[in-house]
Amino acid sequence: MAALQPKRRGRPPAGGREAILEAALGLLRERGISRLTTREVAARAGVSEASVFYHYRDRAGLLKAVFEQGLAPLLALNEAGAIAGPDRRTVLERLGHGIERFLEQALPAITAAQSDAATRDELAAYMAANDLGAHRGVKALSDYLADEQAAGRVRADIDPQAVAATFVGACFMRAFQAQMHLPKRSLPSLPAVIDSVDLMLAPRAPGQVTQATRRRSA
Amino acid sequence: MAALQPKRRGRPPAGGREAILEAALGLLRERGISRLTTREVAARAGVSEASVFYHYRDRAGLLKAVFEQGLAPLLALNEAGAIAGPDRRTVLERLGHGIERFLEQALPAITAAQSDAATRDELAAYMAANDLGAHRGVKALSDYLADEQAAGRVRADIDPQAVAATFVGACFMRAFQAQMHLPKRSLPSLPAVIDSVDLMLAPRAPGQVTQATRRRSA
DNA sequence: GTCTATAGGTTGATAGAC
DNA sequence: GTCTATCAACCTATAGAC
Repeated sequence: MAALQPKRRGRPPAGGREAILEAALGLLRERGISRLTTREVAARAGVSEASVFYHYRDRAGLLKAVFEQGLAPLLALNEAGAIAGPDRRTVLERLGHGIERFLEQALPAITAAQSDAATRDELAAYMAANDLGAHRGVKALSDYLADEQAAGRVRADIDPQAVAATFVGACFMRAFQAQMHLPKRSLPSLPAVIDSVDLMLAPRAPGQVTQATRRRSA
Repeated sequence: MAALQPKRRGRPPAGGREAILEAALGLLRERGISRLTTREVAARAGVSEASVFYHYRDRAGLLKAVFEQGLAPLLALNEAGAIAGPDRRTVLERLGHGIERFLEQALPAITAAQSDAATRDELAAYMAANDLGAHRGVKALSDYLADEQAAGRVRADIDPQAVAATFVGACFMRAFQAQMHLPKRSLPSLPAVIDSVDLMLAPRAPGQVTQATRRRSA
């Protein structure tokens, strides 16, 4: 990332490049990709149309930049590593809100890429190369649950990966429903989903937690 | 649906209208909506471009027909009513496969509508008017689980709607991942999800199922 | 209902001056 | 780096004959 370089040489950028990218992302979210023309982007960014091509070569280059910008939050989540929290419910709350907030940003870009076969395949290749996708959220929660399971704080007979997929899937579905402007109230609220998953993860015999604690590894 | 009328009067249609719609749907799924031009539709359907406008007035009319065609399977599921099966696992299998198969057909149309704000709002209004959406699958499973719960075959302390949302959400996420050409193997398999949900729905005391059976209502 | 021909408008992209 | 001016391609839609 160029943002990490403390000092720059030479003439500072005029900000045209960033303005174009921001205008494109805003246009994409508000009007959809079919209205994302180089003309409207230039007008919204306050620059000429030729500047768009100067900075991004062609429309495909601009779109690629827009998609990577939209998926940037997931890359950042990449370095964050394992999720943590004082208790299981807090972990679920943080992860659930985090997923829905991220998808609110990323889904417009992801669905937009589906509008063209070439664009879709390009995005798929990019995501595969950077190991991006829904499995990331699943793995984060799955790893946490496996640890908790080893510590005896989660039912021993459940499959952490499968349970994680159901939780992440519910968040995913809620975010998608919201993005296509369908009433979110037709689906269970996030707290309700959290309560449900949290309840089902509880060890079967609540009074005998210490019995399983011996399996703690670290 | 006109398909239910047993007999027709007058001259039988030449099939041009259906050929155009089928070509448009195929083009949408293979190349995306941005390549769904009246030219290519006409060429693929083997008709002239003017025929497209004769049958569907304008491009928006064609798109509307394509979307309704893509969502038709869900309308059919509408009349099917409650889901059923010999046991809980079979019900989960049928519903899970049904959802993923349906989304395989419908998701291209749904995501395509997101490419334009006007089209997106139009589809959202159509779905709201016909009570379509992910909540349909959730409600179907939720109702089934509530019945099973009343019969004592499902844990009494779980929220049927929330559990249903996690299961449908997992199927939704898997179908979406597949549609955007990302490796499905990065997510848990459908049988694994089914096993997980099925296990967590089991009454807490396996040997004392009869204890809860007294709550059977019908 | 289907065709050919064409109008009218929008878009991505380039050339060349500043 | 940014601009104006321009082009070639494409797309939607209509007119009118068959």
